[in-house]
Amino acid sequence: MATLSNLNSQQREAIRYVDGPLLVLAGAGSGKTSVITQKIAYLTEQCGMKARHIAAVTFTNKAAREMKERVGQLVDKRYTRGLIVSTFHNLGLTIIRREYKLLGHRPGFSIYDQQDSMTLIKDLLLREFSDSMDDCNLIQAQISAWKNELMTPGKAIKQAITQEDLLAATLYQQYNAYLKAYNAVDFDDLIYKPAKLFKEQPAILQKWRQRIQYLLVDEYQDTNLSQYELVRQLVSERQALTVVGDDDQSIYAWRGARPENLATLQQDFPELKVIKLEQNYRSTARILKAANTLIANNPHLFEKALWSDFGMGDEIRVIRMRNEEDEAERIATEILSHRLNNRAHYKDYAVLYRGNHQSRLLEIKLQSYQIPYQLSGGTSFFSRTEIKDAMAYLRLLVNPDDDAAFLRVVNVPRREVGPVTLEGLSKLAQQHGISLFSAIELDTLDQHIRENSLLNLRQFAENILHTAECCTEGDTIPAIKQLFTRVDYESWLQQNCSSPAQAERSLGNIWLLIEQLQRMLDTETEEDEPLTLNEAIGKLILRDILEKQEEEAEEDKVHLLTMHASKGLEFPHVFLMGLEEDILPHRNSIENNQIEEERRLLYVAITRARSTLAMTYCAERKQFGEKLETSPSRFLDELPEDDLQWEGLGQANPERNKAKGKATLDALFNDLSDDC
DNA sequence: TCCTTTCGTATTTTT
DNA sequence: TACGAAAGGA
Repeated sequence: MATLSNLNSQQREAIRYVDGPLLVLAGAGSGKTSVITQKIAYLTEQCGMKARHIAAVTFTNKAAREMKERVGQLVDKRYTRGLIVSTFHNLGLTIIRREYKLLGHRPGFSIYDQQDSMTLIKDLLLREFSDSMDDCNLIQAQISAWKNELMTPGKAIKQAITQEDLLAATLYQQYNAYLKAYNAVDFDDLIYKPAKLFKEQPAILQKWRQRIQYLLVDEYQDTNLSQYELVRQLVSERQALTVVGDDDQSIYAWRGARPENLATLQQDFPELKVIKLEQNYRSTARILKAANTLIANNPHLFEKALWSDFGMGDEIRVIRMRNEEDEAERIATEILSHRLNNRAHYKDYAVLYRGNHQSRLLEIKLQSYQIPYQLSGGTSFFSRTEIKDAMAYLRLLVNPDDDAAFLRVVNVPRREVGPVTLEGLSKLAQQHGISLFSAIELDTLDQHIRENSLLNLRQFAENILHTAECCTEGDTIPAIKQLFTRVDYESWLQQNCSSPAQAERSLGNIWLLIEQLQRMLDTETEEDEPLTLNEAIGKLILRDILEKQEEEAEEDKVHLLTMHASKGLEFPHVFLMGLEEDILPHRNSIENNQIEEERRLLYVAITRARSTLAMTYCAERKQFGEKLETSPSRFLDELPEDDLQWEGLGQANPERNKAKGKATLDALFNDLSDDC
């Protein structure tokens, strides 16, 4: 039996409390993953619960992977059979897979990512409404928000007030209709559809309640309404539920997350037991004090104060630089000298920023000092064009009706199929109510499009169908390889890449993808059934599995990442850059009154640091090619003055530097503007 | 049909 | 500055 002895009393209590719904308020670095994993162990070993009746749900594949790993270390493999540890989306997908018929889907349905959805929305906007595409972003966000709120298109149309609402709502309806025609679901549907299904078909819900008898939810503050609904339905009267969350780390409200779900929980489950984990095992007391002081400016549902045993530690440095160039330079040299003085490793350092573009200058400076770095969160493997193309081909194999996939690769490599041809094809498809791919087979097609294009289209369709046939016969991987050879994707890459080396890399990526696919098809699922091609593709689209290989580069490199991407991670030495108004409270957030979320973002960033923390800001900054004066972030004034050490530019006057408070800051500024 | 130029615009992004 | 989307020429 796994021992609970290395845990504190709150953690132990959280693990042992199984008699009712439980909310664990877990501050940053308080060992929440331990609580979840040990609780799974406890449930199987001490409560005699079968693992196949336990489900732990997270938001990221990474978190799910980590959790699986740690459970594997705690519990003998014989007892983890059937245990569900997955993301919300993966769980939703599992449910849809089992119940696809009830949802009106055919096997082999596709999953549309945001890009696919956007393409479809733009297309509809143009075709059905001949409207400008200026606000396609807004419409997509609105549709996503509606799905997250479990709002049907019908309701959305009824509730529309302005003309824009009505347009978005009508488009929502069309969009769903097209998804259905394409035999596709989008990311939001992965939650929306199961939640709706459970609501409408109690018998199905009952079946799933049989399966999932104890539910654990991680990062609960990030759940949106549909996710919460799914959770609520699954646990219902049994109330066998543990959720772990921290309202102060809610930084995804702009994506529909509802931190108030924490409070709702208390209303929906009056029996709810609340346990707080306040001991932090990560940071120095000073860092925690800064974080606590900052976040005290936000209203709170549950009061909570992090503390640690680690002693005060170094002062928190606030460094003022003249401009963004100096800022990047300073961070680079700081890392260099600090590493030498402390015999630290590059990988012990992380630089966090608000927006991705902020990394650019820093990269240049790091390069010039030959400091190795690792940029996370940039263009991921799956957003590479060659991978998107390859995925589109794969999707077509399983689901030829997937128009988004079709449109992506029908002219890649070039087949002389341009807008005119597609227009003709699409008209015909619409008349017959069939997909673009099926429309290729129509006899009347030759009246609408050029002969040459038609031949190419038929060739293309033939290729896909032939490969698909080979796949079902079992020769999946060779058939796929052959497909890529036959369409001569390699030449296309060579033509379109800036350098031969780039083409080589791209091609390598495709082989990587195929290798991964092979590996997935070779492994069997927990149910002892081999993974089908479309299941494997589904996993790939949900970004599962492959990203692990990218991360495996455990090299000695400085970490560069956005504050959002830093959640859940920790580093001995942390730099936060660009602590300026309009950047850290971001301008749009200021305008939209979302200061509290920005404050939480800084809270998350601060609590990443184990032992040292430094923040930088600039007096002026070039933005969009123009020099702009900037002012320091209001959040700097909210940090405990006694724990900060101000540096940079004001050093000419150390006396004043030593003085505390906002007045000093202003004075510092006046000095500066005089100097300039 | 496809390649070039020009113009306009500018967070964060777990899946 | 820097990227992606519209427009214009071959």
